[in-house]
Amino acid sequence: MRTELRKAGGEESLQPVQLQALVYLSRANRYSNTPQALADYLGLTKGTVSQTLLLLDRRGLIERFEDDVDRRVVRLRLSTSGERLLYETQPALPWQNATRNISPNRVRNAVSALREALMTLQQDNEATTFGDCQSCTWCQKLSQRIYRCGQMGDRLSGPETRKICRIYAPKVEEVA
Amino acid sequence: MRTELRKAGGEESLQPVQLQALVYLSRANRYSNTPQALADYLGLTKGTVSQTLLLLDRRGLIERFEDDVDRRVVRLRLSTSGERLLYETQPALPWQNATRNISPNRVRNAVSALREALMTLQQDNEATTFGDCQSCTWCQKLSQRIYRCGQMGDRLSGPETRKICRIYAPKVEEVA
DNA sequence: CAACTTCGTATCGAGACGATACTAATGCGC
DNA sequence: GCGCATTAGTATCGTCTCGATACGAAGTTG
Repeated sequence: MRTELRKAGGEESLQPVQLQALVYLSRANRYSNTPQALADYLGLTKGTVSQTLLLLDRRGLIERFEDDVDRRVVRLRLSTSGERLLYETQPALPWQNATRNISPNRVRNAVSALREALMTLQQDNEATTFGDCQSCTWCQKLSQRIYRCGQMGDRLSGPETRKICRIYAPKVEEVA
Repeated sequence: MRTELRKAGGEESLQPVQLQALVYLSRANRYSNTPQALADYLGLTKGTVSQTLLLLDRRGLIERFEDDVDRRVVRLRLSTSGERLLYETQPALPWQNATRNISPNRVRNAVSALREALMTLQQDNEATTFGDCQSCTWCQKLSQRIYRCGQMGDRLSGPETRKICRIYAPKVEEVA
């Protein structure tokens, strides 16, 4: 996996962790587009992540701007050229190709098992869990297209509910 | 996965790649315990791997010695303290724990699907494939305990057939 | 034996990463 | 309102990663 990531970023002179940061930012929701959230996601210190973000900013791949409410917080988002780079690089493509000979059903089962293992691993490490609203305890459906986060109290659009969130609390599955 | 690897090595002040190298060396067979093989396995250049090995050698975790036949080749093996470190670190343990709530059957299916995806990915990248004799084309069973590698012409003991080999050629599965 | 290849090492520069120390903004107790 | 702890982020330093390049030594081919 690491080799693949290295090769994908290599053509653009991007380190694996830089590419990972871009991918994360392309999928982070409004609560999760900060340096601290990225540090939690990658399992690195905020100092380390700060340096990576500095580089990405210098290369014009991301934009950093202050939060209106809490002026300590820095908001991050991909710049246009950052979006374009991700689109051209297609980091997930090799993996999609790698599963081309495997039945969709087997892939689904494997993904589900891996997701479960990841959650257990994260719980063991008391790590932050990330996920989208679909399987989050806090998520409330207000109408056909409008959702609400019961934890933060904000209304969320449909597309926003499919992004990655750092305050994700997985729904507890019924034990049969 | 990377976070886990970093934590496992962190207590011993080992970088992820150093721990990976030790794990590999603990499982590499006689054809695969060289710097070049490790470089292929990790998907890094031989120069990079050479530096890592230098560090591991300085810390007394591995031993390096010349090959008798080809004097360009360096043979690698774990030192006693390298073995002990791996034993104490147990890098695989967190992952075993992470799957404790998943049925063995689901785990087997997921592993099988992942193995298949990996092989496809490696073929796409024209990368070296690694594996053990059990599923290798070259492997011949001579008797209850003695095997033979049809490619290299050497006899192999039972335990040796369960190590990782760089000249691995997967048996082609019958397409139904 | 010369040309080529292969295995490994040495060196350099950009970057990763953690540790530490720092600033600035927020919140909390009073 | 005013100290004080907490939190978000940055700056700096040292160790290590990693690829590129260059090199030497050993093996191979003709």
